[in-house]
Amino acid sequence: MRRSNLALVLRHLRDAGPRSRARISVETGLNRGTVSSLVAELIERGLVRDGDVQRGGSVGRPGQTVELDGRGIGGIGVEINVDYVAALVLDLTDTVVFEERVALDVQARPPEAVLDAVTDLTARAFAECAGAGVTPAGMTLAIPALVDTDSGVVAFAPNLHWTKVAVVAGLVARLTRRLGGVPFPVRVDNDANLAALGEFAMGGEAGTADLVYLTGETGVGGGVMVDGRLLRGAEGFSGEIGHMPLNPGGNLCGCGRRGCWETMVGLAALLRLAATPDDPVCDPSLDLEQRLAVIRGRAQAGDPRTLDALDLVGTALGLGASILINVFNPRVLVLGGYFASLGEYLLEPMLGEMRGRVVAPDAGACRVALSTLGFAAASRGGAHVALEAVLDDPTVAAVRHRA
Amino acid sequence: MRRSNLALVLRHLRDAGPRSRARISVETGLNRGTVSSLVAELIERGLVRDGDVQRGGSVGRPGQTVELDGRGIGGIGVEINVDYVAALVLDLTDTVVFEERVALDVQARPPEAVLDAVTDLTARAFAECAGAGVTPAGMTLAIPALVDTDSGVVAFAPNLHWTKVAVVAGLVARLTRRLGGVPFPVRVDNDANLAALGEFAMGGEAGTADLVYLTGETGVGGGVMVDGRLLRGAEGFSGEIGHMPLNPGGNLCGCGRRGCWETMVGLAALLRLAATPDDPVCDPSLDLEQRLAVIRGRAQAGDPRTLDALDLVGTALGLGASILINVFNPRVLVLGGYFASLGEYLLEPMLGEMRGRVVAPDAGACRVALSTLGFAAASRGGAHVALEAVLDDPTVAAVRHRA
DNA sequence: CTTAATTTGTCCGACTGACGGACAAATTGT
DNA sequence: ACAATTTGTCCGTCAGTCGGACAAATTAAG
Repeated sequence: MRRSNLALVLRHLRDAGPRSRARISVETGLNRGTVSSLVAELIERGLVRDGDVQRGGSVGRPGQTVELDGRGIGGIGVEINVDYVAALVLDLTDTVVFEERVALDVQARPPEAVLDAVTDLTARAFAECAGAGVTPAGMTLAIPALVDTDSGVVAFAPNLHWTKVAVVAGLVARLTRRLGGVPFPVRVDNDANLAALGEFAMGGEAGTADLVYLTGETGVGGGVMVDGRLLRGAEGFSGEIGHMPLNPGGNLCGCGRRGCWETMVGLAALLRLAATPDDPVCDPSLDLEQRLAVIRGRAQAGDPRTLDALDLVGTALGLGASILINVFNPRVLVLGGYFASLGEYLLEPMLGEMRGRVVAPDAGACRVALSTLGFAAASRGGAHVALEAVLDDPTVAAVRHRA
Repeated sequence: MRRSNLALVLRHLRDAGPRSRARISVETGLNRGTVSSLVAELIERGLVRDGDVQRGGSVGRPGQTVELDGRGIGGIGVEINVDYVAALVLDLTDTVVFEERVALDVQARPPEAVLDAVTDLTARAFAECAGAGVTPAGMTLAIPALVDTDSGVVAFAPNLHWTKVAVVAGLVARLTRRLGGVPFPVRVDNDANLAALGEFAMGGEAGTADLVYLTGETGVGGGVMVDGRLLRGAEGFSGEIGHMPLNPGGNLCGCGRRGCWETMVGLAALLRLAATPDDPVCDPSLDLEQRLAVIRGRAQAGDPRTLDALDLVGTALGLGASILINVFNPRVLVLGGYFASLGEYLLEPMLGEMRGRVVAPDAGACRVALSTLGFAAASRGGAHVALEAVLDDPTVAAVRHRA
């Protein structure tokens, strides 16, 4: 009971911002004395600290502000994607403590070599934490794959060419050799799932309990928040929306089938429609964000082929989105990956198609938003998830010796 | 805190069956003395009673069995569908206390007349409860519609031709006039949602936390259980799967669009494929279950046109199902409505298509099951939901005077 | 048949933790 | 300067669970 009240106060402080004990008392319904006692324990555990004194508010004794102490605890998010690995550390206030991205051709290397690179990266994140006085409370790997989160195994990652790779065990073993131990839990999850959690926790649509996140890169992935909780499915394989069969007899997909949504709205589909194969924007060895900038430039300049391509892709995006909206009835649909970069040209045809396709009036009152977290959404979500353990049970943070 | 422990014990008794206080203690982790105290209060409230003494088990004093007292509390489920209205009462043990179905051409009548008929039916259910000593704790209406559950209004029911009908207010007003008051909450919900809850609570796949229910009648509806909770969506409009655009340029749908899944697997699609328009099985004035029996008979006799039709519909069923499985990764997909009646002929082509379409290996380990609750799934689910209020907070059941 | 062993259900004291009120401290308004 | 107000802490009270003691009811063993 005390545990859940500690969590209640800590969460309230994170969600609602710094405030006095008296205000916490009113807003949580707990007794003022109780709040004092809880806050004292949270301070002992280094999760919270006294802040400024509220001056000049109104009549009466000013309140002593209580705020999250970011230096106490951190969460680590690590992303392994097709052409890079990245690490990011957040403190309790969701402030970035460390961020690094390393270009790496993951497809061309065995998983062991990739895990070695991730180990190097993580060790640097660790060192940074130690320097800043942040104690890591957990770490989450984000991978574009079907993931068994319980065992920490990647079951199948088509775009990485991985099958049955025990990533958690592999990483923990390496970190143990390097650092002598990993004193916190390590998890893996699907990148779109974590990106959805990231958008939900700190994106432009933060706090929207019913949210669908779409990531558009080589593949098309989905992460779904249902009533404020992540949809995982029975085996953790939910959100595989790239292979919805929307165009029978259509183009061949990388998965071997025909007419998958991915063949209509994936990056390859856009490039095929917008450029000839010898066009530099189709060169996969160039940086993706720069290639997208070129396309955006052409669209801005009014290039008809580019605009037609974006119109077609946008319409196809609306077609698939209408299914997701009919099925989930989300409050908002967040576009990530390249969909966000080119969103201004995709939105109009997408919304037109959606309005005609969704059964509920006014497209179920669903908004479409562009991701504000960009390509870091997944690692931010992973770091955030690692912090959740502390917010669920603040007693996992050890009591500190008095100064 | 006491409230949640009361609920814990009551739920455990319902889910795990009758057992002694000592066993409840070890299974819930509560202290033996605490369990005794909680059980005493539940008995006072008429929710639970002492049952048989456990004899001949093993060494030691035999335990005094505690079991749910069905006579205490009941839940009422009412369904309004295209050609009938039905009412059903369940007691705490999910045993049917009352069940009645009345044929009614709902499309041909104004909503007011339908609510009058429902009022008559409900009054009979009420009388039956009074006779059996069952106190109704709640009532739920199941309707094939987009429903605003908060306000109790049907927003849009294409198959009933209803728009913005305040069903809860209308029914409560009528019942108040008839009976002088409605001393319990009345809710509305989508029929597929309630059927999914019914299957989850007491169907052949009861307890499966990740479950998708498909209802095949004139329309195709879906209800989804995610991690043991019903998916509702931001506006309560989730599960509208009948209008997924799977066949661009296909047949015209009742919704005005082309190529909806419903045009491939709805009852009309099967009839069009399996019979000529003048065939009696296409006559909507005949009883649906009898027409389905005729089709089943033809299939059993090996009629090639019927078998081809079932094969085509089964394949299309698998196509749409593969989307739902990719999106939700459920443990089981339950087929209701006519899909259940003709399931033995639909399953094989459906499973073949699914296996080829689902990204996760082995179709995400998703089973396909036929509904065991038949056309009563929705009203059973509604009655069950009405009981949930008591299981969440047993103190809503009044303390009874001692005998 | 008697006795030991075991398990059940209840009673009672102890303990945890929230609540309510009293009180001093710090500020604003008159 | 003084009243009014609000904050944070202290302390007694109270609800409710836990742990252990104990009688009751049964089986197994001698």
